[in-house]
Amino acid sequence: MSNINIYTEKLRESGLRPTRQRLKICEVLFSPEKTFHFTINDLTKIIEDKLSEKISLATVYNTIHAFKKKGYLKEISINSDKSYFDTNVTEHHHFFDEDTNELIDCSNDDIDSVNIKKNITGKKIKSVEVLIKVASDNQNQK
Amino acid sequence: MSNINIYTEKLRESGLRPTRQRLKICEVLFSPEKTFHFTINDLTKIIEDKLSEKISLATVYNTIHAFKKKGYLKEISINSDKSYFDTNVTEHHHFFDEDTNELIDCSNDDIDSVNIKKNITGKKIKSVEVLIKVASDNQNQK
DNA sequence: ATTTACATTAAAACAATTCTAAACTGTTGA
DNA sequence: TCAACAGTTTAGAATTGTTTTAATGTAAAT
Repeated sequence: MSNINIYTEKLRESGLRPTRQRLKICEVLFSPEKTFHFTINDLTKIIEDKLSEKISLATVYNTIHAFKKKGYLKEISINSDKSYFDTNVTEHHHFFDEDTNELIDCSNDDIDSVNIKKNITGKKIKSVEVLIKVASDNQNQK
Repeated sequence: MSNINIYTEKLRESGLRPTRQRLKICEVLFSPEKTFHFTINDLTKIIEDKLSEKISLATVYNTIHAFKKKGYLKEISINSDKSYFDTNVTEHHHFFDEDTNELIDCSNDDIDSVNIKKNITGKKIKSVEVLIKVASDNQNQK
């Protein structure tokens, strides 16, 4: 599987050595066709279940943070007890389903691009995130 | 001070009895001219410092959550270790300064209104939040 | 092969938030 | 007015996500 080389390169680019544990993380994150959202807990479970490999939490956190810093992952701004990450690093926005606590990608068909007219003096815009919270019609406002 | 009556009403509307502790919280939240952003920790500090009154954390949390549920406060979607609240409950967006960890209101002059073209079937849009992360020019991407 | 700097790990530390259970207090209705 | 009830306050314990620690292990350069 030549993906290994790609993963090794991604890790090196992120300033990390390609260890067995980190290659497993890469496999879970970057081999699926479709991008997806996950929490650290999700990711750890997937690795343990699908790959029957145990990886310590500290390793998962440090690898994910390095990937985020490098731009191979995005963290979604959502106020929750957990952190949510996205393997889709292209510019896009999200729906957040309050009934299921699920993030759903928002395509260009769903929303017009956001136009920022003025910025804070002396600052550079790092990101623009739109979060659309939705819930069932017959649901109390959270 | 007839504000007491307003606060009492707000509390009743939120399904809470108007106790001494809760009226103090109301005073801090709703008496200032200008709206502001705060964390639970900020709020607790303000109460202890300015009003020399000690209020237990549990009381602060339960009151803030009731106000949020009732719509007297908004929680800002920002992924941080703490939760941020806003006493400005009108529709508006935010800049988040990554250098100082500060939220700044975004006025209508700063951003065009966001137009959502499609929604998730069977769901109702509860809120639309735009978060613009900014940092100094000469800063590493977080 | 040896060395060295970086990694992994389990467990401890930490911080925000929620829960608990006992003491307390608005409120209601006699 | 006052007893009784239901909701409230409180300190501290519990919980949860995340970070740190320090000992052991390993990739890679020499």
